[in-house]
Amino acid sequence: MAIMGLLFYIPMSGYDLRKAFSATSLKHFSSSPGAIYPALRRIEAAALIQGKIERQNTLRPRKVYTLTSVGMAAFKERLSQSVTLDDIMWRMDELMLRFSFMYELLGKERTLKFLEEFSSATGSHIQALEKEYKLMNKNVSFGGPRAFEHGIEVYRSTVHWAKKVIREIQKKGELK
Amino acid sequence: MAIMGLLFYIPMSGYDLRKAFSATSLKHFSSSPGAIYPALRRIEAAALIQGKIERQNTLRPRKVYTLTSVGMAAFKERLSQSVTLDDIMWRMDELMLRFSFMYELLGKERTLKFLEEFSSATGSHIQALEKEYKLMNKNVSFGGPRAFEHGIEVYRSTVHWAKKVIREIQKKGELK
DNA sequence: AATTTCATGTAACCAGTTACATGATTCA
DNA sequence: TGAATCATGTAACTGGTTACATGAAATT
Repeated sequence: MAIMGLLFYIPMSGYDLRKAFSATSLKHFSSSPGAIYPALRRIEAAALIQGKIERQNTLRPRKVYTLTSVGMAAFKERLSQSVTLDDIMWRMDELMLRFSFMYELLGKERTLKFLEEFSSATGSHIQALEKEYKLMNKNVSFGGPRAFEHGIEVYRSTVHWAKKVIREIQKKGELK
Repeated sequence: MAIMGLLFYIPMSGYDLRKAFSATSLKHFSSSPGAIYPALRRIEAAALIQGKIERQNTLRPRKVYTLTSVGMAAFKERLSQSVTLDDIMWRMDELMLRFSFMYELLGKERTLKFLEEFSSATGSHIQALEKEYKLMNKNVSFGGPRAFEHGIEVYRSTVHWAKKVIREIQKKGELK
């Protein structure tokens, strides 16, 4: 997802991607060669991206990858999928990645829809956690329940963020 | 870490651990047999835990693992380590896990020290992120900077949580 | 009698990590 | 001229995932 997102903006080589992953805010994605290069070949094999060798004459080849139309369609398709509880619990990073590219690729309405889905799914997950918290045996350890509270707090701040961004996008519309 | 933490409280079998991981708030740790059983054997090989077969007479063996004294020492040692930037960036789950068991195992003072280290390390990471945020090109995409803000917000709520727990522990002392 | 739960495990597969290899080009 | 950077890649190792295997005991 991260690779395809970057290639949507600018065609890049594996080396460029590694730099992008290690230098920018995407640094929590792996930039190791053993991750990037095999991934590029996998995605290319699936016809989602295509590499073209630049300056093969200069004896220092550079393989620049571009999103194919199939890749673009698959990427948009993934961006369009609705937010599940599993996404919230296990793939928050990917949700944020999807959101990062969404406004430009799917437009205002679908980004709003995503954020509303996201915030309500997170909200109901919080409710489930609060319920579990009440049933929790709080005598066993001091730290356990406190760590649990941390998880809930983080989700709350996530909902807060989502609602703020929703308002921001709605304001954008008014100005137009 | 999670396995050893649970075994610190109660000796358990692999099956019990799987149930604990899938049923309780530790469910974001893997409970798959292909993760638990090999891990138990690795940890046992390192002499950190020891398994004893219960009721081998009843034809349904049950291997119950207990923390060894070496394992307990190693666990405490890990809990005692100071909080690094890498822990904050890459191992937040483990930090929370460490915190969960800390009060009972290391006591009040060292838990406070941990939380203060944790909150100041997180605070300076936030400052670094804010600096990066300012330098960020915000014209490329709408979502990118917003997702970045989300990351910062989550860290802020984490610091907020830590400070709250610090006050709570300090109050605990006053009551005694 | 059939289903669920207890209980432990293996095997094929997937994918990431670190370290290494290679060699050209650019910079100090 | 030597170091850093550009640029792509492989190999050994690690460890998790899913699916499967086995079979007893408890429940319905």
